[in-house]
Amino acid sequence: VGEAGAEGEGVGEGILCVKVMTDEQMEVLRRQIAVYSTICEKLVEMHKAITAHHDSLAALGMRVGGIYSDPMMASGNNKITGRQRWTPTTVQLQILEAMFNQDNGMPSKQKIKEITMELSRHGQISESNVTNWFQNRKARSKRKQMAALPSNTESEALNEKKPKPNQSHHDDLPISINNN
Amino acid sequence: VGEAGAEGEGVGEGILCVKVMTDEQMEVLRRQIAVYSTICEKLVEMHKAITAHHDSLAALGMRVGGIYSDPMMASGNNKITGRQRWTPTTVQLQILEAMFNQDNGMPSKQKIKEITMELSRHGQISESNVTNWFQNRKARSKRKQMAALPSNTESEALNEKKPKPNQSHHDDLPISINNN
DNA sequence: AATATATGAATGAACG
DNA sequence: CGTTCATTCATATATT
Repeated sequence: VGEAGAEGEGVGEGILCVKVMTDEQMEVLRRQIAVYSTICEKLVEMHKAITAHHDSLAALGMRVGGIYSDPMMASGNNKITGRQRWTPTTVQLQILEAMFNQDNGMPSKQKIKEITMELSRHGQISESNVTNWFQNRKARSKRKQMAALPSNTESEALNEKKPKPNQSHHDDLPISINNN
Repeated sequence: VGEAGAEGEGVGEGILCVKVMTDEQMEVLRRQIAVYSTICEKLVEMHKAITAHHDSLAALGMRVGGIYSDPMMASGNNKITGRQRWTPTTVQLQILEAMFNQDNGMPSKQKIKEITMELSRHGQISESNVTNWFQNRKARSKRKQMAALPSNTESEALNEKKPKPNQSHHDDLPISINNN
């Protein structure tokens, strides 16, 4: 059970390492790569479409040959960018569902800790996973009910939507480059 | 261009963590980001140049709309379901994030006014939006830290002062995109 | 494969 | 301020 020190051959086993990244940092990197991937994909598509009609590209003196043959572009995308999102195991789901039925309210902070502790025996899980689950479960259960009875039964207490200050924005181009 | 912010916030710090990457993996990520960065830069330039000289692009409008057209672009009157809540633009977020890093405390009332004024040049915004943003930002960065170090009391370096407010998620990436 | 749906997570705003 | 709610985003899974 020793933490094998040398990473010799094992492909991704319990490797002991010095340089580390927090999950947060990993997430930043992942997102960055994913964003580039998406942008590139679209731009390439765009470029293909354009060049299909106009070959004036030459005027720009830009030779993009090689882009399409880029190892990374070709193979679709390495799955380094694949995000792993928590997926409750069957057992965990059963327990969570059971607890939700007991008390539809959000468990207290302390309760969350306990639940997490319990569920961790049945698979990887974190407190935020539990918190999110309960929140989503509650919100969706409520929404379902609303959809089921769109009618009324009750007077007008059903005042549409709170007249929230309508503030839309988006003056930015979908793509931006920051010059940090 | 190369790093394109890849080094973000002290990626290689001696943080205690479970998930680790080998130097080799880090290098792969760095290279991937660098490649995407370069490709994107070229493609964007190219595209701008092309569209500047040929407006016939319109023909492809629908095809490439994905990137340059905002989902709920102007003409909001048609969209009864238009977004109700404020969504910071990329620029606004960058500014807010920068200010938050300067001083993790809640800005004074006066400060809020100034910030709002400044940000309004980059998109619709109100003082309450700014206030809410700072409150949420602070609360969440705090919660995140708690989660990061569930057990503790030992960490000597654990000053209540958040040492590294790096919760940055999406939009602080060098390039961001509106994907829908 | 392309599309539809389910659901974990992110986040602006509101509440106490 | 700390929590909670409502809405939206993104991805995993299901369906055609």
